[in-house]
Amino acid sequence: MAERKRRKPGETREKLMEAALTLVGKGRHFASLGIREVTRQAGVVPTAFYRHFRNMDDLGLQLVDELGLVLRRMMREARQNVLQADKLMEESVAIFISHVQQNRNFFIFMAQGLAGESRAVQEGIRSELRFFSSELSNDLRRLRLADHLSDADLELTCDLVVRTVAFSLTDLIGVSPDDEYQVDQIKVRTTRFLQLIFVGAANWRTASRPE
Amino acid sequence: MAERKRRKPGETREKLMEAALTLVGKGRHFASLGIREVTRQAGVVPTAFYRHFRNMDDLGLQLVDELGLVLRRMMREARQNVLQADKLMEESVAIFISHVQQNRNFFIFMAQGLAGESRAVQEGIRSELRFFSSELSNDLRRLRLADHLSDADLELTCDLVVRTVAFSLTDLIGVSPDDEYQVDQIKVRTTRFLQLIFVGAANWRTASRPE
DNA sequence: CTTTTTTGTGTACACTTGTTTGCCATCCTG
DNA sequence: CAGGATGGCAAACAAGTGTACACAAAAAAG
Repeated sequence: MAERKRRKPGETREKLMEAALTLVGKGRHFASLGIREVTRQAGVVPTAFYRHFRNMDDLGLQLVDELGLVLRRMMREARQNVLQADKLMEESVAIFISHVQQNRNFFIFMAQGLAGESRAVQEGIRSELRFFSSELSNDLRRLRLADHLSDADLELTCDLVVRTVAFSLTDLIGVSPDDEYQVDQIKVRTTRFLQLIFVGAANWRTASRPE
Repeated sequence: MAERKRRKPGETREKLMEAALTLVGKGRHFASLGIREVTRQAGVVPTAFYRHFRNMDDLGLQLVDELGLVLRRMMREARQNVLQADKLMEESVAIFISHVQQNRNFFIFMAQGLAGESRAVQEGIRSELRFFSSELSNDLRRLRLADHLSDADLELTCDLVVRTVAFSLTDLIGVSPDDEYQVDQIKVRTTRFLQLIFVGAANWRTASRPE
């Protein structure tokens, strides 16, 4: 009665995923969310959940997949906009921060998932990070910005870069997204971290390299 | 009736904290734990919980306090055992890993808390990390290992070091603690990260430093 | 020893949870 | 337009949840 299904296929599914992200954005941890809670937030009856997901872990896995798309979009934008090498890090970090602001809940979910409850989600996110790191390696090679580094050392450097940026998520989720000053502080600090790392990479084989 | 209280004061309190950590160690996320679940694991009646904690967040905060003690013990051991500078990083990382193995559940809790549900716990852990970073700064100054760095740059470097080590927790909780090979891989990789950072720090002001 | 404070227990209640089952509206395909 | 597949709804249930209350053993205080 009342009004029934006007929904086109897949709409409820998206509503459920979005509801989970919304709750995460409100400060809840994904691991503490329940099926009923999510369906309630989505404005849907509990049983509708099972039409799309087997359980909350399943929903989490599908969120990781979508997260992959978000990351890829970000990567594409970075590749287009960072052309000259001198402002590379500053601009990359700016793009990262901007995407985090735009998809805040997604990135909070990602930060949570790294030490989350579901082993599968954990591994999924780690896998995304590995992918990201390897793409970064390729780009730096292609731009001939790391010619003096071996493949292994370049990969090490990129891994550290990705970790550092990822860790800055825990800073970002600690401040209000509207607090421009704080966000900017995090931006310049992260940029400095990356500069420090690249100075290390530039002097790597010559200065150190134990054996 | 059966047998009643043979407990000396504060024992149940410890049992509850330990129970929470045990569950965390079993793969659960702290945010998803309930009062009843924790008391059940502790072998105590649910209402006993309220004799010691107001709610789960309160328990989390008190866990952060104990975590502080664990970290301080680790710091002390590092200060005693790392005497000559050349193996500084290798030994420090080894000590870190060893303490993580010894207090695994505590460190998993820490990794979870960084993006956890309770804002207070989050801030508590971040505060511990800041403290750790500043102590590291002091030590490096005292050992005269960073004479060419300004206070701000030294602080930046130490912060990055602490973050890198902290992030390696997410690697460690992903592998079995008995898998010596994998643990060793993480150890050498983390050590390389730190070496890379310190090479960067050593060449910092001379090589880079934008304006 | 007595009194008070602390700490653990048992029972109880109202509420939420995950999941099942049966029903119907809509969409897709032929 | 027929008919099956898809996706949403309502009602129901057992199990689990947080929390309150009153009572009792032990420890601390006098």
